[in-house]
Amino acid sequence: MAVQNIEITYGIHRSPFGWCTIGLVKNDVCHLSFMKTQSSSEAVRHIREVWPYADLTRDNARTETFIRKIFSTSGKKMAPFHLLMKGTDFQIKVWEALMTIPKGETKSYAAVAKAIGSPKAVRAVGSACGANAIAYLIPCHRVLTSNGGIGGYHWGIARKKAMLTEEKTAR
DNA sequence: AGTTATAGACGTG
DNA sequence: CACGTCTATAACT
Repeated sequence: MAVQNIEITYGIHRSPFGWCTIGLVKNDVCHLSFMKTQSSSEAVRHIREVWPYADLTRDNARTETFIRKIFSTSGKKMAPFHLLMKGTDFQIKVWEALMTIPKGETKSYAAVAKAIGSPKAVRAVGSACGANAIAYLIPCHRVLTSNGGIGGYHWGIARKKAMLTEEKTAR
């Protein structure tokens, strides 16, 4: 119960990769997922998967600022967003490791595993990535299999490729 | 050489 | 206990 009334402001926007839902807690991004359509119900459901007891408020005007900064590939590098991550210690470590990957670059799951001190926990790394609630900001799409294969992607292989292509060509 | 099969390794629900 | 964005190795074509 009453865990606590986390207030989440969310909004739905168009992104280069389809409709996306963004969730904010004060000024921190706590959620970012992609959808096929502009469905607020689906957006809310995504957020609730991670923040069941949150108090959700729709405010596109506010979230738009963030969206613009996030997808502003025009020149300046992505700003170091302050993210509110909910997860286990292991997951946090993985996510932090992922965020050190430069734009346009890719890394293998093995490399990430090694970076966090568990060279053999590649599968676990994969799980952690799949469990992240903040797509894109946590560059899980920049992680490929060792031989350069795409591997898989929670939100679809196609979207993953699109992101990589986008980042590579935009540089 | 490229492709599929198998087994091993690790954290989470 | 099964599963997840894996990887290395062996067996085949």
